[in-house]
Amino acid sequence: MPPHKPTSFDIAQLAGVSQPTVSRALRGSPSVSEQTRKRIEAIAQQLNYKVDKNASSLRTQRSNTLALLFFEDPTPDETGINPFFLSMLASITRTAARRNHDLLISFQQLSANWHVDYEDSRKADGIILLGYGDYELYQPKLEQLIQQGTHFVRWGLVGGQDEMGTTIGCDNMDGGRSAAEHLIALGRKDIAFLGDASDHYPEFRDRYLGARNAIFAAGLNISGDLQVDAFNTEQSGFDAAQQLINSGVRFDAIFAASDLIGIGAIRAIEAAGLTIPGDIAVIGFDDIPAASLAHPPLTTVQQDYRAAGEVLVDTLLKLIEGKSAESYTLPAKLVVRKSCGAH
Amino acid sequence: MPPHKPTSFDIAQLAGVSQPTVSRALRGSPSVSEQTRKRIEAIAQQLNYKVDKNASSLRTQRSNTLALLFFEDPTPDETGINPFFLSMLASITRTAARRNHDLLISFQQLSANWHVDYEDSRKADGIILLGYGDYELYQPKLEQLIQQGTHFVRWGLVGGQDEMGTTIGCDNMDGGRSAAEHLIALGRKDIAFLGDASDHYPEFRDRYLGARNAIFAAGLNISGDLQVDAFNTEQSGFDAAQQLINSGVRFDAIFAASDLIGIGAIRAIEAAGLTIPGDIAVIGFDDIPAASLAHPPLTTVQQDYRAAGEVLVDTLLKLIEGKSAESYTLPAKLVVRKSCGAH
DNA sequence: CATAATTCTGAATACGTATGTGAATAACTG
DNA sequence: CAGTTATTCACATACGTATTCAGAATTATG
Repeated sequence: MPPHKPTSFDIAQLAGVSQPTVSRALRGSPSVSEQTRKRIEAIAQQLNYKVDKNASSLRTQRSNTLALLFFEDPTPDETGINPFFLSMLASITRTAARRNHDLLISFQQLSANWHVDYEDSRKADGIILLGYGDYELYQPKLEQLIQQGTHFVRWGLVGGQDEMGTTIGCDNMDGGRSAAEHLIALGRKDIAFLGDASDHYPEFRDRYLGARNAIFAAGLNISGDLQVDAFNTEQSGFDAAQQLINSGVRFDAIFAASDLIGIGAIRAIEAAGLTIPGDIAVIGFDDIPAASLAHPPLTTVQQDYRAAGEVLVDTLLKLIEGKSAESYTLPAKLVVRKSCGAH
Repeated sequence: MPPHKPTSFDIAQLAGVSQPTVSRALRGSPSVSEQTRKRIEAIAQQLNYKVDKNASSLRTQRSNTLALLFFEDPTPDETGINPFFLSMLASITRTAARRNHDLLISFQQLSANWHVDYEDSRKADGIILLGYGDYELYQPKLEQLIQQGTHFVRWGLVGGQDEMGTTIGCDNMDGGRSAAEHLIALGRKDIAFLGDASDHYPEFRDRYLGARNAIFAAGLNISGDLQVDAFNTEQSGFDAAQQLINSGVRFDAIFAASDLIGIGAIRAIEAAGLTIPGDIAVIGFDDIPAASLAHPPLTTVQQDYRAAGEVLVDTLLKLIEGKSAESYTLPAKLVVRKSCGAH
């Protein structure tokens, strides 16, 4: 047995065939006889032979690897990975594995040059983009990806003028609508929104618009005072809620653009001596694991990260294979817990 | 400009040099003149040239990639990724990136054949192993890795007969000790332990032993009735706590082998109509993000996942470079919150 | 029994990079 | 100016696999 890592040549020699035959046999080519194949497979097993993926990828120009890029702005601190995306990570990894693909992951600043690397270096066949961030920064990078012909899918807002590239996302507007309608049905009159509502964060904006439409339809207060900017961290949610409370604006419910913001808001509300849901009802968005642990447990709009991961991977694989693939919207589902005061 | 992906030959032609010179120039070899290098770099930039990592790895036999393997037993359900390891993931990814390495990740069943693949296929230069699981299953796979000469580091219990391969871990026994001493100092007399204390889960066992030693030293109750098996899920913690309560054994404190178990225990205690920390103090282990969100916020023994990730990566890189690398123990630190009744 | 059709295998080669070796030029020395 | 050294580059080749093409072995057919 050779001392070095066995190659297809070693197997060929032992089996008394040529290297190409070994390659064909192990890939299940029909043009090698059952008998030789068995023999070759046995020897391969015995030598603990593994195909060298570098050589294989070089030859086939396919790495069978996907790259998953998280990006985070403006707060790339160690703790700050969006828990929702972490949940999705599991689903993406598992789906990729099921499709016989490996997964490279990387955390990036939105402002860095992540958009030029992975597929060009042939380490991955395509890219999955995950992350919130200022769309102003995001857009030009997406444009370059498209122009380069890079295969990619992203999680984001489907439809509308902001859609660039194949996009998978949940129905943010409908989610916002059902959150607001739920609060309205519970008798809340002045519903505040915590989260950036500008075009810089299209998903937050849509959640806001969905809620606003429902509130307007119910003939309730849609004053601009009831919207406070916040980005996707607990601290920002805390600050925004505090600001709202201090502003003296009357409100009896908060719809937070994300669970993190909502959890921060809960802390601020309690710090101000108010009760949840007694004085103020709170609804979040995402259904991150922490939502059910919050006190009180946070009512929220659930994004199905499991389905999301599958759709992202499968869509990307279609693109890589040159098939056409459509953007896709997943439904958003209200999950009622204690923080809204239902029951 | 060629329509295909540019290669070093394209650059060579445009620069009027040979392909090897391009390779040397881009890798910063001293044997290519400053002037030619600049010229080549400019052309490379202009063509948006990227080194083909497959070809490069094939030639150098180094992929500059690490593989991160999570394994999970016995409950590999979608939700069940240990949050502590998820936190570590971020640190590992970032450290790997800082060291110019890519990171492949994969979730595996402990019972599957994960131990034979990654490094052999040359997709990764080494492996990081993360996960709890029955050591009975784990051990033989580790043996095979060692025998194969695979480069790997694992998170686990350092020291003792259970250590196999280069291991990074926190000081479980000392963590258990400080948790118990803290409860003792607060006047608790009957401290229960929730978690498997057998050799199948050496880390839990050490946490138990550390606590037990402290309790014994204080002359308090170390009856076996006060230890209930539980594995690392919230549900298991809930069940174990319920069992303890129903057993009628007197206890005024719980030291949970992990935060997940602790959070489950909190739920069970409240469901039984008891108060925390009034009737029962609770301390966990890990300091996962959910610990501070629990109600009451969970006092716990913190494992420094940030340092852990760095040490894991750096140790693995040393091994890959053929340097010697030692196993390493990180300190465990008590984090006092509300669930233990301090202050 | 000769020829055609079929099945299986081997020789040659390409994928794109990195590096050992040696040749050419330039830069010095005495 | 011959001879030496330093610099800079090109030639040839290896990494391990997958595929094209053609040829050998086998079987079927008239």
